Amino acid sequence: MPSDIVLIRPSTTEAADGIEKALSSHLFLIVIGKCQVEYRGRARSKLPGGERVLLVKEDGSILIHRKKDYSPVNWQPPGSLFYSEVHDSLLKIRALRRQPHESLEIEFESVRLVAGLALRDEAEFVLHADEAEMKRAVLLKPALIMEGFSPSESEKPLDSGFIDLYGKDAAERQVVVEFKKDTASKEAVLQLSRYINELRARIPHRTFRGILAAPALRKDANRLLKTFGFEFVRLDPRQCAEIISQAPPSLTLTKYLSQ
Amino acid sequence: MPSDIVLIRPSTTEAADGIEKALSSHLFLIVIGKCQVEYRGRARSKLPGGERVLLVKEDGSILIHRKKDYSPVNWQPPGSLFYSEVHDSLLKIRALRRQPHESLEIEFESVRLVAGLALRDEAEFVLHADEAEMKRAVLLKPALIMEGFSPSESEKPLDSGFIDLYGKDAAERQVVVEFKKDTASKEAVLQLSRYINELRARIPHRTFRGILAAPALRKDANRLLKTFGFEFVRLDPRQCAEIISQAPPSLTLTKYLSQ
DNA sequence: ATATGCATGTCGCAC
DNA sequence: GTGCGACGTGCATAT
Repeated sequence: MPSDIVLIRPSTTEAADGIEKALSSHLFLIVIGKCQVEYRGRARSKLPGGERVLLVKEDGSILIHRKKDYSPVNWQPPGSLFYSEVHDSLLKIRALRRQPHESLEIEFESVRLVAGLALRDEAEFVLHADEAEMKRAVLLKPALIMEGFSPSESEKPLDSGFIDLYGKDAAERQVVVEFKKDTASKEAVLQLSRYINELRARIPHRTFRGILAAPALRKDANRLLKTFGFEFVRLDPRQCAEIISQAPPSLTLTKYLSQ
Repeated sequence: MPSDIVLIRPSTTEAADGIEKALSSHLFLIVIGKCQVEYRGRARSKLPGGERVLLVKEDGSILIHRKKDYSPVNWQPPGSLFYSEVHDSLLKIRALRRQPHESLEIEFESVRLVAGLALRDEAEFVLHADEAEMKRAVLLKPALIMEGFSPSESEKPLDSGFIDLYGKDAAERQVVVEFKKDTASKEAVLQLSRYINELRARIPHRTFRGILAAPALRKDANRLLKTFGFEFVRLDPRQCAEIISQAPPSLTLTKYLSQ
């Protein structure tokens, strides 16, 4: 790979040269060295000197990782603009972002490694079993909620939020379904109660059933659910995934509902 | 640094050796190469072959970054356990986590770079102007909320959540303050209304004032605020930061309130 | 562009 | 450990 850059223990001037090349060629850039970091924008932060790992990507995202923790100590989302300069053997990298206006300044005093690589990666990432998949499974097989359930509207807008799935039961009662892909907590029940409250206020003579559909229910959620008189339906993510896998994957939610 | 490991274009067997050493010495490990990734746990994901950057940290966190995007495509939080093996010149790395039980499997077919480094970094990260700082500023100067405001309790527990700051106004009316460090949205007003509702239900004969303290208010939040009869107080983050900077930094919130 | 809610969110703090 | 809310949250989606 002729464009590859790997510099071991370069001077800051040599490092700056490699970094410039990597940035202008839109390579994946890694810089490891002793630096201090300052952020100004939505908040402000200061990180005094220490050895860290800097990642810069071609889409203008930048991450600074310390020796611990999952999350970067400082960062800038994609779309940032980079500037670098050497001054008194200090290597300074700035990442600027508009909207919101914020800046990240990294100052290296010594560099242990610079790597600039063109990553070849065209693969498609696939994630299963999120909230959207649960809803899709229910639309394919409404009996997952209850026998005779008939969905009519997805993401129905109310003042207090959006109903995940709206429909009727076999007795023509209105049904409000709230999905949670993980163990449902009190918050989910409160969300459901907000929707039902608003609906009951708007249409006083109808009966509304509140359904919380999730793989499990936390104890506090169960108590609150009974207080409000709502119902819990256990939905197994794996079962949902299986139902999805047997259906054509290209159908959108809107299409399901307008069938 | 005798423990440093840098391998350029190693065979998978050589790479595995370096990776083993890095993992057992708890170094910061970087592996760049062509790999496929599979995750099973709270959800499931599959990423077919392509070149990526793998980071493994001494605290048991692991990140896989692609050439774009701020967030890692796959990861595991701190506390994961690592296993590696070579089989048919395929280098496999597994990261396991209990509670919740989830696993990440990375299979390298070729490696462009392995780096294992001990990062020296003892610096303390400081973040200014978050919600906690706003509260601290108000405790130092309660008039920021209103003339004669007297805070009495921080994070006061209710069934429906925790009140950011609780106190009295000059006329001995109860005051509930909700802080937002950014432009406040509808959610903030609904949160405030939950608290006030519960308080009014519990203590029917008292008057409660709901205050939303934030740098700005979104249009929908303003409407809802008027509906509920709550009040908005503009709090400038920079002003808060200034007030903080003039006070001894070591005082905790509890100390402020018990003074 | 703004608004809204999800996320394998993560993280810290209180119980 | 569980519960709960903040986060420089980031992110997709719908309007």
